[in-house]
This record gives sequence, C-alpha cells and structure tokens, in this order.
Amino acid sequence: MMVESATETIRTTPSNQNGVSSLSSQSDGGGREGGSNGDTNGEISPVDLLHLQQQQVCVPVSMAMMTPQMITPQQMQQILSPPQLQALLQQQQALMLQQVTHTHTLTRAPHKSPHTEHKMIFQQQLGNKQLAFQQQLIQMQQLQQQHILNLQRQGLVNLQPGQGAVPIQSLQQAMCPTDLQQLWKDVAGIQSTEEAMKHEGLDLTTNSSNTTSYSASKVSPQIPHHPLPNGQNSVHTPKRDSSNHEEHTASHPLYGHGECKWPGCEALCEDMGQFIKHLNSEHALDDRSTAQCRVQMQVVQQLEIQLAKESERLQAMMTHLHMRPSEPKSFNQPLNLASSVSLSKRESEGFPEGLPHPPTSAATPITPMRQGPSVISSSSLHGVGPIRRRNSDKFCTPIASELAQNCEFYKNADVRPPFTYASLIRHAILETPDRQLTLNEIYNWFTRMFAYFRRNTATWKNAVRHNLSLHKCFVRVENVKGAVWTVDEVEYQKRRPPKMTGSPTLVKNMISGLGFGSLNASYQAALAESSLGLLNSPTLMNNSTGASLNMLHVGHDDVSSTVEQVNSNGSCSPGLSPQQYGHQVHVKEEPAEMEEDSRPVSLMASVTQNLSMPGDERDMDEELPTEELE
DNA sequence: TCAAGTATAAACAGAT
DNA sequence: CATCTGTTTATACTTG
Repeated sequence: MMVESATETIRTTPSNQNGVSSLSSQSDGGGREGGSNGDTNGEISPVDLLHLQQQQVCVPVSMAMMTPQMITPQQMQQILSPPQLQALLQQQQALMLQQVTHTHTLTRAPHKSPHTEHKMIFQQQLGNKQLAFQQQLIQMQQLQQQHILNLQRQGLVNLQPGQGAVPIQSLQQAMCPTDLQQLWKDVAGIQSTEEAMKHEGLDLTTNSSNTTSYSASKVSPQIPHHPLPNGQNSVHTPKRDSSNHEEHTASHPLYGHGECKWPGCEALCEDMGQFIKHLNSEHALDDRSTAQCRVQMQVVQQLEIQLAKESERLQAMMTHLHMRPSEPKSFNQPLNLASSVSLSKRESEGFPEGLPHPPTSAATPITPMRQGPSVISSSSLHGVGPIRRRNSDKFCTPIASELAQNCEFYKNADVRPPFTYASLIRHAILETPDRQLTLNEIYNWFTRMFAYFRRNTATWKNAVRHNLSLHKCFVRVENVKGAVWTVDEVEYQKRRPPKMTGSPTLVKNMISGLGFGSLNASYQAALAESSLGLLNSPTLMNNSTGASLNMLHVGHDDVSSTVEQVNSNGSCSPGLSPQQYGHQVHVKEEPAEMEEDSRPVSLMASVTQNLSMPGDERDMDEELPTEELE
C-alpha cells in the first residue's frame, strides 16, 4: 500500500545509497527509478531536432550558433517560467496555424491551375528551400563541431559518447508537461486542417520537407519507416537512439513508469511488449503523430531561441557587472568546482555552443532567472531547482508571490515546487483565514496546489508530518474538531539566519539550483531556498531591468502582502490571477514571447484533466481532495 | 571538519 | 485491526 513511494520520481541515487535502506532498497527497486532517471520522455536527439526544426520553420541564422545538443530539458524548464511556457504554447499554435495557412495560401493561389502543375511549382519552391536549409544546416553543424572542439580543448566540455540524447530525456517535464500535453493534444485539431489540405494534393509537411528523416517519415512513403517496435524512428525522429538507449538498458524513451510517454498519451502499458503494441497502433506514422512531432520540434526551437536571447542578455549583464565573460575562468572555475559532478555533464550537454558568453555553468544558470521576458519567476527553475532562498523568505514571500503567479502551473504540472516543506506548510496555514489547518487540510492543500504532490503520497506526507513535528515554528493546537496546526511566525523567522547575498556561494547555489538532474531535487530545493533570495522576486524577475534591481526589491514583497495575493481558500486569487499579476509587473521587452502570457493559463487549465490523469491516477484516486479540480 | 538546515525513510505510539 | 496522526531517530546532502 505504501508502496506507492516506489514511484517516487524525485529521488535520485544518493538517498538510495545511504544506510537506511534495508527497506528502502526494496522499494527503490524497479519501478521507482523510472522517475528521475528512467523518465526519458521523448528522447529526440537534439541534432535531429535541429534538423527537423530547420525544416519546419525558417530558423534564424543566429540559430546556427546554438547547439541544441547542449540544451538540457532542465535548462529549458528553467529558462522558461510557467507563463512563458504557456505563451510559448500559444506561439506554437499560432505558428502551426500560420504554417497551415501559409501552405494553404500557396496551394490556393495557383488553385486554378491544374493540380499537377501546381504541384510542380510548389515543389520547385520547396526545392529551393531545401537547398537553403541544407546549406544552413551544414554550416551549423560545422560551427557546432568547431565549437565543441574548442570547448573540449578548454576542458569546458566533457562530451561523453551517448550523452547527446540524454539532455532531452525529460523534456516533457522540463517544459511543463501541461503545456506540452495541451499543445500536443491541440495538434490533433490542427492536424485535421492539414489533412484537409493534403487531400487537396498537398502535404503540409512537404512544405518543409527535405532530407531529414522526419519529413521523410511523414512525407515520403518511399522511406521505409520500418515498423519499429518502438516506432520512434519512424515517427518521432531519426534519432540515433543507439547511445542513449543502451544506457538506459532496454527501456524505451517513450516508455516509463508503465506508461506511454508519448506526448499527451500516457496510456498504461504493463510491459514493453504491450507498450510496443500500443506504440505501433496508437502512434503509428500518421498525420496526428506527425503533427505532434512537429509541435514538439517547434517547442524545442522556441526554447532554443529563447536560450540564445537570454544568453546574450547574460553576457551583457556580466559585462556590465565586470564579470568579464571573455575570461571564463574568472568565475568559471570556482563554479565548476562547486558542483563539478553534476555540472560536468550538464555543461557538456546543456550549454549552447557558440554563445558569446563563457560556457560556464554559472552562465547558464543565471540566465534563466533574469530572464525577463516575463514571467520568469523563480518558478521557472523549479523542477529540480532550488533557486529559492529561505532567508529571502524572511523578507519577501517567494512562495506567495510565486504561487500567486504560477499557481496554475503548479496545479497542473507534475513539477516539484522549489520550496521546502516547511515553507509550503507555513504558506498553506497562513493562507487560511484563521491561520490554522488540520493535518489533513494541509495534505489537501498540497495536493490541490501541486500536481507533484498528487503522487508519492506516503513520502511527502511523511515529510509533512515530520516537518510539523520537527519545526518549532509549527504549533499544534487542540481544537474543537481536533488538532490544528498553526505557525509561530517568530519561530519561523528565527530559524532562518539572515545572510548572504551575492556571495560566491550564492552563485553556486544558483548553479546547483539549476540542478540539471544530477542532484537530488529536494536537496537542491532546500539548499537553494536557503541561499537565493535575491533572484527570486518574481515581480522583479519579470522585469528585465537587471539583477541589481532585483536585489533591491527583494525586501519589498513581504509576507503579508504577498500572502494576500493568494486566495485564502488555497486557490489562485480570483482578483489577481497569476497572469494578471504577471501583467502588472512584466515589462514586456520581448513581446514576441511574452505578450500573451495571459492566455496560456486558460489553455493550461483546460489541460489539467488530461494531464495528471493516467499516470497519477493510482495515487490520486486515493487522496485527491474533492475540490481538486476547481 | 563541523554545524545547520533540509529531505527521506522508518519505527513507534496513541487515537480514531 | 487498519488507518491516521504525531513523534522521534537515522542517514544523506550541501553550504557556511
């Protein structure tokens, strides 16, 4: 019964190694690992993605300077805040529609001419496009290789064979599952349009077709998309599944936790065989799969673009702050030291090559935070990342503002909130009118507010109880209806020693906060919470005016004020919805990406049901509060 | 190296 | 008896 803990996704190896494990080892066994490690969703080789993207959209030349190979999902997640992701989704959709329309127009224009003739014209156009794309592609690859070599020479990158695909492994989670899911699902609708067009003799995909297998799989029947058991080659991408796959044993990147990881699917499959069957039947090479794949590519592309922008900004900032990006070592070294283990990998995978700034781990991490476009609150880093300060808690309530802002996100996305249990509990309690909650109510708050806490219940509930008992700041009070828990604010404040801002360790925290998967997420959360306050003021985060400003503002946002931003019932404040809140603070400097951050929320909300269902069902059904879906 | 703070796991006891 | 609630202990990790 408590075995659900076996599905814990967050835990990573460290905790399994400890001595405790007489029992835990058993539960750690098979299933569990799938969570963090085996959760290799949608592992598309970045290179492939790149190729595909090139076909899909006219990628700016600047893109050639980026190395998708080096972008880890975590980075993506960190790069984009929930609202951003939402906006991104909107964009994706718009893009798709545009594409469709565009193609449609192309098709229509010569509509009067004979079908065949029209086709030829179109194909000519395509031919030219293909050429251009291919050239660009080659260029890009050359640049990439060059840069990789450079990095390797500098010892900045430690490329390991087979790592190429790893970074993408949890793209779904990294990107906010909700968004992606919705996106993918929406694709189905869009796809119908495509289909309609195809019937006119035009295959949408040909629009961008060229030599890559993606288009091939979809467009060119001549290419034998062998019914791979996994189907990935034919549908997802022409990935070089070799390396990564082997690393993950016989597992399939689209299979984990006994369920299909195909975007928007989550069908339960008892074993690989069943999964393969499912894959072949449900995700065969058809319009829908293709469209979904395409969306995925665009998502990735957007992220890459975003990363490029942010990197640039980072460089400017560092330059401004005299961090001399031109001298990577200056602040590179210590950082690498700080989290060498986890970083070595992430650097090699996650750092966009060719970027102007130093390929340091520090660079990457910082970027997302100030990322201003918008709503990038610290939340953007959640997932694995800590980026939270406990001390800052003291001055501002990151949780409150963060939740106020990204409430929907946390509700829908199975992402671990970057807060400590203590701060979450406290927040839950303070949120209520009478500032007290029963244990069960606290549980409910957790499950209501965070999709993440809809599973692994035994684990986190135990943690909650543990925290309640352990921390003096939580006071148990006998009530009419039993015992309730309250917060002793004084105690709470006591336990967080004021400290550092801008210290070197801070930077380290930021790095580890990026937690590209190597570190235990929870530890990171805890640690980060303890260190980074300044970077976390959501209101400021959005404001891309600069880091220094952020620091100044941190103290602004105090508990009471922020707590009020969240409705006392635990749901997002109706009066000041996350997106509205976001709008207030955002300085839209990058309209392209942010302007619509208000809409996505609804989009996300609509997805809610789809999302957490299959996978979480087993856990949710048992404790999901009735008010779960509001 | 140690202390502090946090997470996770688990044993245990009392209440329901 | 099972489950929930609450306490306590142990271990691990990271940072200062």
